[in-house]
Amino acid sequence: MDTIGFERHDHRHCIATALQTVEETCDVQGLQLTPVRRRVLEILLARHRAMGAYDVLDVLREEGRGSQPPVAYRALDFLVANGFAHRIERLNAFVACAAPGERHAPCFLICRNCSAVAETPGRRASEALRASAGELGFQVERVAIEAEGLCPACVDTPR
Amino acid sequence: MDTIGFERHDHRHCIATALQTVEETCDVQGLQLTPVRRRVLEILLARHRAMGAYDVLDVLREEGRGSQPPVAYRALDFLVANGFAHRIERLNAFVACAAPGERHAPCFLICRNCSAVAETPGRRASEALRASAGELGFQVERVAIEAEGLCPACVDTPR
DNA sequence: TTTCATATGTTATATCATAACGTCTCCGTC
DNA sequence: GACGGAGACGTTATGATATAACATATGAAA
Repeated sequence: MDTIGFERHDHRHCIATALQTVEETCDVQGLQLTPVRRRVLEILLARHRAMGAYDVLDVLREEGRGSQPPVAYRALDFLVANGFAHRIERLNAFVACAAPGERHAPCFLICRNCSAVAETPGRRASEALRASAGELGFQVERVAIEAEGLCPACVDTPR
Repeated sequence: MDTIGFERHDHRHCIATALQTVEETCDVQGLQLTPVRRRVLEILLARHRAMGAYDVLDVLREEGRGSQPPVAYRALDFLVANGFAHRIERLNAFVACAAPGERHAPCFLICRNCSAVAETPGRRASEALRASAGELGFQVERVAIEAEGLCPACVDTPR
């Protein structure tokens, strides 16, 4: 698993791959990747950055697929619950998962200048957290690890 | 620095100590711990759990100290900016810092059953995160590490 | 065919947050 | 003492995010 956040890449390809992985996962696990859910995933993948629920909703609305908040939130909830997308707490926003299908506790790197978001493997940080929690008798179920700062591009040319 | 989240402790004492530390820090750094700011800190300390801005505002309102959201948000912003309180992104809520005065990157353990929040040292997790970020050329400024799960009490008696 | 579970669509409203502007107070300067 | 600036506060208004509740639809199970 690699980050795809701050580097050029074959975007068309990564969308297709992610979508296919999600389709297969849903198939295997008996999850319903309905038209709305699939479309919301496509929207997140296409933008390849964090989007608010209302941004997603705007796109759905233009396409005549329902125009009320619950439509977007429900699709996003489905994607997040099954690991196909992540919620960025710091931004109240959502991104498509960079590595759907793999169990992982991602970290997010959020650029405060350009708002780019990169997903990076959080194994070490998440294990450290689990260890601390374990000492206190706390049973960890979900972890959110988010860093705010400057991405490589904005470090070089701030503002 | 120790967590104070899930254990019995001398609450009266911890409030007084924290308040005194904050007063001294403000004094040294030339920060204005105004009546509203001080009162908001006291409110957070007294509850000793995560509170929404509007919960804080309700208390201020009862006391006739201003009844509009910006009053609470501004005081909370001051406390967070100076490390006297923390914002829990997952909950859109605030807690008094368990170790004001010390530079630290805390982790929060949030019980999904009883909503208790414990602050625990996040040094290892935060260092792991910085290391991952550094490899990507990302310059970390702030870190939020939050775990959701069951606290010791709720593990034993869920629901 | 009925029943049930699941998903969708819609209305209404709850919750969280901030922009903008006027006022007050303190402090330093003239 | 008058003036001017900085910072905090109070208020109005509004923006942004999120969900409760209920009606409708659809497909699978009994």
